[in-house]
Amino acid sequence: MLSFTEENYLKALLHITLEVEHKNEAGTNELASYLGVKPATATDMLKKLKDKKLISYEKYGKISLSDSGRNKAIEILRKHRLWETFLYEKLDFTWDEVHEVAEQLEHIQSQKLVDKLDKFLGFPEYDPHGDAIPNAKGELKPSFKKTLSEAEEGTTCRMVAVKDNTVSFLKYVSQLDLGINTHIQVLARQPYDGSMEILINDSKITVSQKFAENILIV
Amino acid sequence: MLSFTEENYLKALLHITLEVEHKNEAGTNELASYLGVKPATATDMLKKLKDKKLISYEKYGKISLSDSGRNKAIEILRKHRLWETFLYEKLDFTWDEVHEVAEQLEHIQSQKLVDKLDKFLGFPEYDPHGDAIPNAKGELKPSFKKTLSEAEEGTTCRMVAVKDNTVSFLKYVSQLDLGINTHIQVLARQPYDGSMEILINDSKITVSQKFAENILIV
DNA sequence: AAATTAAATTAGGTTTATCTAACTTTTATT
DNA sequence: AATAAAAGTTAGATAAACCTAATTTAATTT
Repeated sequence: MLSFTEENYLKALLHITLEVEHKNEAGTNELASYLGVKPATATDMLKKLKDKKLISYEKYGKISLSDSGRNKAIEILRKHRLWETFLYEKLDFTWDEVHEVAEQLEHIQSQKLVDKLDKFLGFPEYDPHGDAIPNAKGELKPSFKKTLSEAEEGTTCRMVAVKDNTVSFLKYVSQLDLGINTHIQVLARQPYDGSMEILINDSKITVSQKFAENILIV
Repeated sequence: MLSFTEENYLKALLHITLEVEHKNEAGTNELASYLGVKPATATDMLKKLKDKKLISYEKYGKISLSDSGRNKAIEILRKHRLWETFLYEKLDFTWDEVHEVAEQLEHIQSQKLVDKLDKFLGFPEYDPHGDAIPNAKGELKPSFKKTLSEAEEGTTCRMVAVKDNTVSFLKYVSQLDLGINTHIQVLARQPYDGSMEILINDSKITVSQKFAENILIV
């Protein structure tokens, strides 16, 4: 059983090593500053994580997650994103409020809880930020986060999140009956200004390029 | 902000002092054994809780919760019972599984989460064990836990929990279409063997005294 | 290549929550 | 009331997670 702190270190390492494609390693200072602790503190913990075979690491060297460390980290990420989805979809939290609470909820230990929550939410693939949720096997879909403005003419996509969190934008979004998981069919794009004609819920509407750039789709 | 451990001490004190009517105080050993720690450990924590004005306590004397300590403890109890209700009603946990997970969930810090969860659950008054859930103001309804066998003839009550958790009992309960919040009208009681004629969901059925003794009502 | 800067580690200290062992106070029993 | 038993406290240790200050190693620059 890992402590909250150990879990947070693993999660931080997953985040850092995933941030830059094919980087796959982190430095002590980088990790420490990400977690808001001093490098000396991180060094201590790194020794411990190495002893537990959760990372591979040599003195003065780079850090990378071992297979078991990565699996653990992905489990935590899965919980985090499932809870964010729960808070957003079931409890009406706003996009910006979910993260802080999910930071706490992700540490609850109960396999049954995770699985049942997943089922309760309908096995969602993306969280309210448009990030992929690892499934029960720990498979993490590469999160092809595209904006609606990048969608091809004639294709159908699904809205997974918004980029802009301003009140005026969100009001506009809900006015159009757009929400997470709404299917959007791209009918045409105007070459002049990039505005798009789209079909949602059987009604045809036109949105500006600026608007389309703030809708994340899959 | 209290630590998990401090919260657990307060919760334990609430539990002990509430267990016996009008007792309202606890001893060090009693508290320690309830929490599974050594008396010496409890003594240390009691000093700390006293400094924080959460309990009133003198060396070698009895312990009781201060007003602010009791409020804190009731908040935690509220969270515990709301989460148990959530796990039971929304995630299909069984009666016996909810406690352990709720022990963890009760420590999540977010007023908004508690309030929204409460609303999501429809402001429940009783948890799956039939215990009263403190409301947002911290008001804890005296939990008149009665069994169906104690209900007066001619009255209508509401099922809040079961006492027996065996599979055979639970199967029987669900077979009869009985569940939490089911309304039960007591039609008649047979003086000979205590069996009861009751009305649930517009159908008249007869249950044994043994059965009625294991259904908790309000 | 030497010198400087940046990155990382070590040593020693703090706080929280726990322990054991020894001691003190209170309560109960004879 | 004296003594034994029970209840509670103190002192000193430990482990986890953090810190600062000093030191060492690695990387960069001239």
